[in-house]
Formats: sequence, structure tokens, C-alpha cells
Amino acid sequence: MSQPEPPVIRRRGSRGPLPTSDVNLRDVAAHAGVSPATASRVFSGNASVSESTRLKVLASAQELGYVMNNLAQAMVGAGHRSLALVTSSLEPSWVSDLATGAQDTAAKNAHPFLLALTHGDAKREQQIFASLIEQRVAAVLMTDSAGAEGPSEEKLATYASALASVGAVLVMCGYQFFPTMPQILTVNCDQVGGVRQAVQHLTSKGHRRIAFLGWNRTTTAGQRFLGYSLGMRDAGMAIDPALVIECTDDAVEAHLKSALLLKSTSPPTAIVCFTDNTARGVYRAARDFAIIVPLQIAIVGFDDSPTATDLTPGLTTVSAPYVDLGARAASVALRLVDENQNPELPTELIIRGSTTSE
Amino acid sequence: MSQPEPPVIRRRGSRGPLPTSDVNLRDVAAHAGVSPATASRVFSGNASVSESTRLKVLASAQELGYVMNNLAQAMVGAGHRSLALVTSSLEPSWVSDLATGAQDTAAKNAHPFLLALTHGDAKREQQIFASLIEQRVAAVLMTDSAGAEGPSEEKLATYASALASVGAVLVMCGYQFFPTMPQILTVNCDQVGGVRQAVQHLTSKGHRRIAFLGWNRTTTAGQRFLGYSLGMRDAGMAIDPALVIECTDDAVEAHLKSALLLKSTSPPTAIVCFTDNTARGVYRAARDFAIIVPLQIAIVGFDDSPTATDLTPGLTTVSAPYVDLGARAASVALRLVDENQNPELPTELIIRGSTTSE
DNA sequence: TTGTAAGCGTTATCAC
DNA sequence: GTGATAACGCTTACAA
Repeated sequence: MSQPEPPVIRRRGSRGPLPTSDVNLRDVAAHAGVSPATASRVFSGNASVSESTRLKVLASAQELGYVMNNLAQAMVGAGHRSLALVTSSLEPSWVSDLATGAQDTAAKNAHPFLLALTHGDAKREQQIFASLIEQRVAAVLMTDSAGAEGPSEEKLATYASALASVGAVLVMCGYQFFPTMPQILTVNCDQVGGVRQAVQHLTSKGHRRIAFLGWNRTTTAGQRFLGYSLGMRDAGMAIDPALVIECTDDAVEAHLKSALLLKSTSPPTAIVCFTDNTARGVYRAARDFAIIVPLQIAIVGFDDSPTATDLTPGLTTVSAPYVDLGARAASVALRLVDENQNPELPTELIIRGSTTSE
Repeated sequence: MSQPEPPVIRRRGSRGPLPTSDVNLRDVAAHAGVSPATASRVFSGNASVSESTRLKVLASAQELGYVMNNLAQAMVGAGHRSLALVTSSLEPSWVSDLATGAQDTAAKNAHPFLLALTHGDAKREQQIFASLIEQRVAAVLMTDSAGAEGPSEEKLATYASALASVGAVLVMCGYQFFPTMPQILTVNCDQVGGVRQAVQHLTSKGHRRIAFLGWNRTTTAGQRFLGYSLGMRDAGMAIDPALVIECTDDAVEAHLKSALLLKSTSPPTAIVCFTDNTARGVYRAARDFAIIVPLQIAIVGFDDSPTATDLTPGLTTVSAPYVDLGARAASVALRLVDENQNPELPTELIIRGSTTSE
């Protein structure tokens, strides 16, 4: 009763941090009667170890219930180097697809996959990058979701160089190559071509007044607007500025904006929406005024989200391979693939009832 | 020209691993003319440091471009201890919501957030757990999505004890407390009550033949079936086994199964679907046969996903606070909250056109 | 093939 | 308030 117990049990000395687990490599080595170095070689698998000692070590590990400490591994540089995805929100389903593809590729190559959400908050975004760098991530994938205005080029350059200082790279997903900042890697799909094809589809059906809903300052919107412009040019048609409507990726805003458009003095006969989510707003506006889709107004979206099939009639939309894009982004980030070949992944126009009434 | 350069530049010796960054705490300390210990104290903020040295150290850090190495921090135990979410897929939107809530709470408390997808593959699941344990995660959240048959209780117990060996906990999301395995933490929302209320809503509208679509072996389906049973009992109605349809969380399967149901000799007047996703299938079947919702068939879902508003008519469904549930799961996992108080979060019936035709 | 020893970047204990 | 110092668990260059 008079002997005060030491508050914590230490194994090998009285100084320094507490052990983080029960049994470590040294214990396994001791139990197997070999040096820690040999035990390490067994687990890393790179060096040559005699079969007999290999088995001895493995048996000891089994018996002692040894689990490798990846943190220590990572610290000495052999380590685990994780892959992170930074995005504003998981909500548009394509972001989840992108994350899925990236996660799968990361997991396949034994890289932990981190997810960080900015919720469109610039300060949070900075904190996230700072934290990821402190964690010594291998790479960061970034994409701008939810219609938030994308990060400025200066900010991206700052992030990229901060990452570079710990040997990590930045990969922007859904972006076109930055000629002025080649250190920032990009992966993309053919957004321009997809929308262009959608417009061609509409013009081939005889539409002349085709609106574009979703002009804004994001690069995503920019690419899709370019596709719209090219599609119009293909048909030899001029763009009526009154039919180019500024809108973020928000169904409520799209509802309001498209209502004004549908009730204007010379409404369009077709609307190209820069996302499926904005297309939802157009459906609502059409329903408000009992305007029949596609007879009185044709609608095209982008993303081929679950929404596209849930709507009545089904939404004609551009399908993009987001899972593959995420996988490719991860491959590029982890340098599993030659960086120089960065072709855009193909997109595909999915035709449904919102543009055809057979 | 005759001096062979050493292949890598080492800083403090010739043996051992390569440095993982340019500048470390020792460099900062040296630059500031203090000991590493003091510099450490400045950054951890716990111990007392004189203001003048504090500023000196901070200035040096700034000047040298020092970034803390969380890996080293984590290894000595002061560390970063991440939170992981293990799930089969991100696809049902509620999983994304859960992830969002968990991520936000983790981030708020400076815990990295890891995402790992099993795709319903048991072997992958095991690998994921093994890997997470090697990474010394603080906690693992798990949920069964995509209608995959949930993990067996033995497996959960195995995972929980493996996690416990490195001081981590397992939190099952959307599960009821396991009386036989109190070491497994759970968070849940009132799924039973939500469905029960939905059935009450239907019976109050005069429905007598109410089907349940989605009976299966997952605990999720089990809870919702219980709600259905209680709702039926509330109205003094017996359950017709012919109206309890086995189905996983798959719209295609639901389409087929509900088509059979709708074309049976005595079809129901209402169908309670255990997810919104299965409800989509019912809408498709109804459309196939030109059966009008809600006049000829009333439909109820669960999740209040975007689908619920995209469908025509809008889907009456049970809304569950998945973001909050994820946040709570993270709080419980990271012990930010008293574990003992685990009340179920409330759910809410959202009434839309699929059950009312005013 | 195996052992020795140094080192990764940090924190905690003890003494001053 | 500050500095030595040992320790966390692991890997690797070198020697044997």
C-alpha cells in the first residue's frame, strides 16, 4: 500500500514518448532470435532473407500479434504517402464518382485516400492544404464542385509550390492544361465536344433559338459555353446574348432564371444547361407554366446523373466518365502513368425524352 | 572532375533514411538559437515559453519555410490519429451525406479523414481494416450501403478487437446497439419510427393492402420492416406475406419485383419501399403499365434523396438526418461526446404527391 | 544472408 | 523558462 505505482508503464527507459502499440518489430526480432534489420527485411520483402528465418520471423509475428506501424514506416520515407481529394462538396453525384475512381486507384496501390471538404470556404481550403502538407501527402486532387467560383490561378500556384516543397503534386480534375503553370497537372474529359455535340443534336432537330443556361466564371462553365458556341457556329448560327443566362449550379437559381427566360418576349425553343442540376430547375419552371417538354421546350443537361433518368421525360444529357477520370487523376498523381500523355477522356451524348418525342 | 559526387546529399550522417523534407525542427531551433525542445514547445503551445523566444522561433520558422511533420508527431503519440469511413459505395446519396458530416466533424477537430470503399467485397474489406490498423487510425466508422448484406456479427467483433489492439474504436452507423457486443459503438436514427409513421399516413388515407418492398437480411431492411409491421399493427391490420417482397437496394430489381406485384391477382394499393432507390423501380413499373401514381398506387420511400423531388409525382419519403448522423458518429468515435447517451436521431415523413392527390 | 548502428522528426522527462 | 537526452518504430548503408 505504501509503494506508489508509476502512472505509466514504460518499456525501455524513463524518457520520451509512450509506446503506441503493444508489440513492435524489435519484439518480433527478439522473439525470433534475429536482428531488427532482418525482421524488417522480411516484411518489406525487398531484400533477400533465408526461407528458414523468414518463417521464424513470420511465426513470431503471428504469435505476438504484431501489426506494422505505417506511421513509422512513412516517417523514414519508405512510407505510406497518402492521396487526398479536396473538393467543395460531395453533393453533385459526379463528385462522388470522381472520388470513387480516385479511391479505388489509390487503394489498389496501397495509398491511403483522404477526403477534405472546403464547403466553398477559402479559409478552410487554405487550412486544408496546410494540414495536408503537414501530413506529407503524396498528392492532392482538386476539383471545383457546387458551382463555387474556382480557385484563382495564383492560389493554385501557391498551393502547388507549397506541395512541391514536400515532394507532392497538385492535380486539377476537370481542368484544361495551364500553359503558364505546367507544374500543375490536369486531367479532363471532353466537355467542349460533349456540349458541342448536344447543340448539333438540337440544331439537327431544327432548333434555331437555343439558350445556354449556366454562364459563370468557373472553368467548367467556360468549357461548356465554348462547346455551345462551337455548336452554334457549326450550324452557322449567331449567339443571341439574351439567350446566354448567367447561373450557378443551383436548381433554385436555375428555376428562377429559366422562368424569366421562358416567359420572355421571344423565348428559346431549346435550353442547354451546363449541369443536370440546373436542368432540374428548368423542368420546374416548365411545369409552373405548363410548358410541355420537349414539345414546347427541349432541354439538355450535363453529367448524366441519376436525376437525368428520374425526371419526366428523361433528360438528354452529356455523360462523362467521372469514375475513370478520378482513376486517371490518381494515376497521374501517383505517377503510375506517363504524365505527358494527358488526352481528354471522351464524353457521350445520351439522348432521352427531353429532346425527342417519338 | 575526379571527385565522384555522393549520389544523395545527407545532412547529418551517412547511414539511415533520407530526410523527408528540407527543413526540420532542429534547423529552426538552430536558426533561432534555442534547443529543439524549446522550438517544439512553441509549436505545440502547451508549455510555457517566453514571448521573446516564441517570436524568435516563429520568425525563424517563417524565414526557413518550416512545415511541421505530422507523421513524426503522430509516431511519438502526440499525433494525428485519423478517422476513417468504410463503406461499400458512395453512390446512394445518403452515404455521401454521412461522409460529409463525419468529415466536417473530423476536420473541425484536426483529424484527417480517410475514405475506404469495399465495393461489397469481403476480402477487400479485410484488407482495408488491416491497412487502417497499420496506419493507427483513431477510429473507423462503418455503414452498409448498396444493399450489400451487412457484415456478420463475428466479423464485426473481429474488426473491433483488432482495432482495440491499437487503441481504436469501431462505430457502426445506422445500426442498433449490439447487446452482446457493447464494445462496438453505434449511432442510429429512428428508422423504425419513420416507416411506422409512413404506414400510419397510408392507413389514415384508407389504404388496407399495403406492400413492403425491400425485405432482406440487412439490419437496415430489418429496422424498416419492423416499422412497417408496427404501423400495420397500429391500424389493427395483419400482414399479408404475399405483400412482403424481398428486394435489395437496386432500382432494376425493384422494377422487376414490383411489376410482378402490380400485376398480381390482388395487387396492393400502396407500396412502402425501404429506400428511395427501390421506389424508383416502382415508378418505372407503374409507368410500364400506365398505372397512375398516386391514384392507383401510392408509393413511399426512405432517405429523401434528390430522386424524391425529381420523380413525378414527388415521392413521399422518410427524411433522415444523415449529415448529423455522420457528425454524431465522428463525435462518438473521437470521444468528443459522452458515449453513454446514444439517442436515435429523429426522422421525418415528407409528404409529396406519391401519396396525396389534392 | 545477417548484424550493427545511424538516422528519420518529433515529444516528454528530468534537471537546472 | 530552457536545455540535454532518450525515446517512438522503423529502414538502410555498410561491414561481416
